[in-house]
Amino acid sequence: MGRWEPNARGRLEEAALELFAEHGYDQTTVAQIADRAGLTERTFYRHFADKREVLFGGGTVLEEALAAAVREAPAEAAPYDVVAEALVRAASFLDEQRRDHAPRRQAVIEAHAELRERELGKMAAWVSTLADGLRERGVEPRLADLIAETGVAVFRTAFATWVTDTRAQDLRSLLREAFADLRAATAG
Amino acid sequence: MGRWEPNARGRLEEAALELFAEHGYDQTTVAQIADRAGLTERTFYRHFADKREVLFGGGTVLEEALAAAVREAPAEAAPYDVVAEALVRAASFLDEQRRDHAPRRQAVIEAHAELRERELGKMAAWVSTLADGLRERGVEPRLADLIAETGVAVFRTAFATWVTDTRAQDLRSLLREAFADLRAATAG
DNA sequence: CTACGTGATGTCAGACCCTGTCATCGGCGT
DNA sequence: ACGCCGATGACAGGGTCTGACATCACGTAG
Repeated sequence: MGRWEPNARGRLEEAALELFAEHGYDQTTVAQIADRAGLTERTFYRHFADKREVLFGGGTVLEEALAAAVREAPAEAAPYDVVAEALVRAASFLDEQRRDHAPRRQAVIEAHAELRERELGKMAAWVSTLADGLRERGVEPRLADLIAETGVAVFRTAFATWVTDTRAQDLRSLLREAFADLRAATAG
Repeated sequence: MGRWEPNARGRLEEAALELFAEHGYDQTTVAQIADRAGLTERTFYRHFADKREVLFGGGTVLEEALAAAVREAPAEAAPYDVVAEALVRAASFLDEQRRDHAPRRQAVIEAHAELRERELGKMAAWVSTLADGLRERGVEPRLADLIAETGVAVFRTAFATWVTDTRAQDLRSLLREAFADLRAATAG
């Protein structure tokens, strides 16, 4: 055991989520979050770049999973399928690891424009990751961007349903359906 | 003529763009912007909700154009084509009205994550507008979201090329090509 | 066993963002 | 002339975020 209580970062995340849910994002100050976690405001900023970021800590896991999925896809797979499959893998991860946590978190995010914007920024980073992966597979740069953007757009709609409808199917299935729907809509 | 110099809002926008380009977004304070425009910081906040918003003033024009385009589309048109055509119309507007202004503005935006996030937020508003329009045409809600998200994703890639490559074609053509490319990629 | 380095935290000061409130001033209608 | 109205100025203050320095327990070298 160290000098301090362990898992300061985790305590801050939990305290923040509770306070945001109780009093709202705007009405919660960083000092209050730090207080509830038994720390000071300054220490909060040593763990998170800004107040919003406390809700987006685990983002890198998904991003690395996407990069790996693109890298490991069979060489002969079409770019669109590579992206779709990578996102389906990410969806499976969320199904298994975040089924309970996600709706609670998402309710806070959707209630505030600032947080929605940050969420969009995180997904834009996925686009870059996916597009980079495609380019390394020899896909033409323009097309890589186009397919990555589209894939994440599809993911967003499936994700929206998943976190809104608690009784909805698993994200993996929703995502596969959405990809199929898009194929049908564009073919029309 | 009134008591004050006319077009305070326009002067603030111009001053901000200049200062952001010269010294960077972070290094520019709202007080400096107001100063250059011959106003005070408090007045800046009467014209813009926050510091970022000074770069996104003309956003409603496009949003209304999108809504109108969806409303006026022929009843028998497929949802995907309705969205594509609405975005092409918005692209034409940018080609004609913003060809010179856009790259200068975009250079500032791309240099700062905060501003990129705000831009994503604006485009997310387009998604809502388009999806609302489709729903009013009787498109199933889920599908409306999916198509609106995808359409704006395609727009983003064409827009990125347009503002980056000054020698690129007009946005309207780039967008049409991107929609065709996506159709080809998903058909594969 | 003592001394020193290390890493996470605390303390403090300060710049900047943004808001609420009240005062000011010129134009406009009566 | 009078008073209303709308844009602006002036001022105070809370919240966000950063830089600089101090503190304290633990590990390790000597």
